[in-house]
Amino acid sequence: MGGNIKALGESTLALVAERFRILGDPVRLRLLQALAGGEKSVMELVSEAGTTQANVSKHLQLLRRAGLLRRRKQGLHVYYSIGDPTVFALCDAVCGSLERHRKEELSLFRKAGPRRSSPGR
Amino acid sequence: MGGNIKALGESTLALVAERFRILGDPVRLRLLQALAGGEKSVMELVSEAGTTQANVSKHLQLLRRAGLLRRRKQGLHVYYSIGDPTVFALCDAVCGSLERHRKEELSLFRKAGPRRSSPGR
DNA sequence: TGACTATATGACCACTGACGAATATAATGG
DNA sequence: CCATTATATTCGTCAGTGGTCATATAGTCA
Repeated sequence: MGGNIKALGESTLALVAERFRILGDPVRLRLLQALAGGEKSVMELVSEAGTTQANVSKHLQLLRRAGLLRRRKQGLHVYYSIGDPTVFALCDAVCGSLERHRKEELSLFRKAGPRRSSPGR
Repeated sequence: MGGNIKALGESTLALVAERFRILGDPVRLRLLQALAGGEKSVMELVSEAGTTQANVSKHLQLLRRAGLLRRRKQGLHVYYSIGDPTVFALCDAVCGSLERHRKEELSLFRKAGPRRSSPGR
């Protein structure tokens, strides 16, 4: 009885997982966030990301190879921009989910009633 | 939804990243997918996930702690179910994005035309 | 040409996380 | 009680990844 649950093939699943994994890093999210308003040079991104230039550069390569960023070279500068606006929808969805979860926790809290002293230990 | 990525602070960003990271694993995605149709026992999930029971159990804990799964214990069995249907919307969005990207690549391919001898590498 | 700047890359280390094997815990039945 | 079954957890290992430092590459200007 092999429960055939494979709506998504193995390889597709791996691709989806990879994209999620790429988004699963605060620095990369911060870079995407910084680029939400439009393209920026690596310099600017470095100053906003709060880490070294080498590190920023590597994260940018990763995002680019994943198709999430586009690259434009002009003189000495390299400008990166969002290559797949989907990411913002994803982030919004996650934010909404987290928000909802937080509220649920709070209401569960009230439902359960104050167990002993206040939780703010 | 209240959450443009521009407005995210450090801690929120970390939370979002964590959620993405949790979704960034093929086994976990497969578990979520297996639960799309309704709750299942760990046994069933093990047989569908193609890995060991210990491994499945650990992934389930992770998903549960993240609020993505719910747990119901009944006798010897433990039944897990989706606790946050948002994940499917996320997966769909990623799939759509990947699909689009694939098509773009193809059309770019045609635009660029067949390269001359040995573009390999 | 050589100096200077912006960006990318390689070497290396530390840490994390996935995995399997063994074991622990919990519930049920004899 | 003990045995059995289902699930969770601990432990050790191993691959992968993020970080930094140093260096390489590329473009500009004098």
